[in-house]
Amino acid sequence: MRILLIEDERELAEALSVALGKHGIVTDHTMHLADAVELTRQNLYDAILLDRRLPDGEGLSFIPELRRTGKDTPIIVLTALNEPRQRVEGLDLGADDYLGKPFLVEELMARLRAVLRRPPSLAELKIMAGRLVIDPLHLSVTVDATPLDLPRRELLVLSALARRKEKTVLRSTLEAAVYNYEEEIQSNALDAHISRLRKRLIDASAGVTIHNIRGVGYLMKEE
Amino acid sequence: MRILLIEDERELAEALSVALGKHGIVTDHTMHLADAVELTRQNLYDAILLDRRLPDGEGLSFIPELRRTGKDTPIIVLTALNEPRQRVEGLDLGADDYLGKPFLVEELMARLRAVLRRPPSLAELKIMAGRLVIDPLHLSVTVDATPLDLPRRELLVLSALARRKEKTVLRSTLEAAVYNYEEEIQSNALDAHISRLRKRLIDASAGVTIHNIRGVGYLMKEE
DNA sequence: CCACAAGGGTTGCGGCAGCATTGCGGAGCT
DNA sequence: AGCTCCGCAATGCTGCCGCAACCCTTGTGG
Repeated sequence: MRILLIEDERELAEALSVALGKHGIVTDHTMHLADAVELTRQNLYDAILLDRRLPDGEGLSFIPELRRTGKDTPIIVLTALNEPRQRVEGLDLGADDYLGKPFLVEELMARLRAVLRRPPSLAELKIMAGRLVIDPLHLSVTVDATPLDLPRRELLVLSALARRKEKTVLRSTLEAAVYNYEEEIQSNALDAHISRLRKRLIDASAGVTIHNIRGVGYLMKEE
Repeated sequence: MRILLIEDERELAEALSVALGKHGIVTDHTMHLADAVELTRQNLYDAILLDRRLPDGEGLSFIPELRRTGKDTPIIVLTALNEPRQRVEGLDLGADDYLGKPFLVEELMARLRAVLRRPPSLAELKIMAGRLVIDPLHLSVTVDATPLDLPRRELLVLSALARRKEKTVLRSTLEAAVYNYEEEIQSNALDAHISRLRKRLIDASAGVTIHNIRGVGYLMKEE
């Protein structure tokens, strides 16, 4: 469980970080909205705790900004601006809860739990081919929902082919998918991967076959 | 939009009903818990507003009762019992929000909107894997109902893996689950945690195993 | 129909990167 | 002070993967 804390009072942030840590929550802390945007780009947080008065502006402005990037991470606003009207403002901008300072850590935890109980349904991108389901972000492959673990390079070949199934993939494209520009290749390593991959796909009866297009590249077909 | 209001002060209920009506919300009202159960059986509400002190008992007891029937209708508790401790109690019983009386209708509306924004989904408070039951927000792990206490970092690793059991979890994802961006790691600390965790899982015969996916990450399997 | 060449397929081997395990010591908590 | 947690580092091991040798397939020209 990992959250982002956007808060400019250093002492409070420190204390919260420690307190949440005792509850098994890892906290990233920043004081600036600009950094916060960057951090959410790099990490997937379970929730965000947001102060309103910040050195570089009104914290609430962060909410639409985040939502615009397609993230529906739960946000709890923590602030001394605790008039009912201000609470309405925060909630209607897209916050999931609004807690006035000062507060008890226990209540914050309870509200966090309440908010996290309703998990955001992130649609994970998957590639399907035959009976295979490939999740390229998590590097996982399943055949009829049972996991199939492949060596990393074979998995890279597989997803490059599956992504463009029924279409030929250039040999050079495959090489680019598997090796970075520093890794030179001096033999038929790619062919070897293809070969081993084919065998595994048959063993697992994955419902796909890999065909060669002479002098061009490879082609994945569904059966 | 249709909600259920469980409230014994007739005047407040009347006023709320009218106020919500102006926002296009249809309100069913009852003063008794027994009726409430029956009403939720017959109707699908978008949300439930719940008072605590009721003629026939403590309103909070209604929450687990409702959840047990498989309904995850959002619940907002409205009550004069507004001490932090009482708020924690309500939220941890499964309420989605907790609003102390007196309140402004506008704030109630904003909180309603906030709660309704999130797609309803069965609250998965616990992660199950093998004979393990993990409550990541309360930091508890049990094997066949007997508690197992783990060091904090091992518990973080465990829940990150269990949350995505049968799927590979990237090494970087695990690192992100256990360390924040300030804590640098210069060694195989993560591997060490995995190793110790494995031993404990075996000792406790937890019914799960942790597998390595070379160059990618780890994978938890149930036996 | 055969010869030949070139691209592709398969497989064993060896090096080494990545992983498992464990003891140690410092740090933090009670 | 005694405890546990946890990062660190040393050690041994595993299995991925590049390599290369050899075989197979396809296509072309005579």
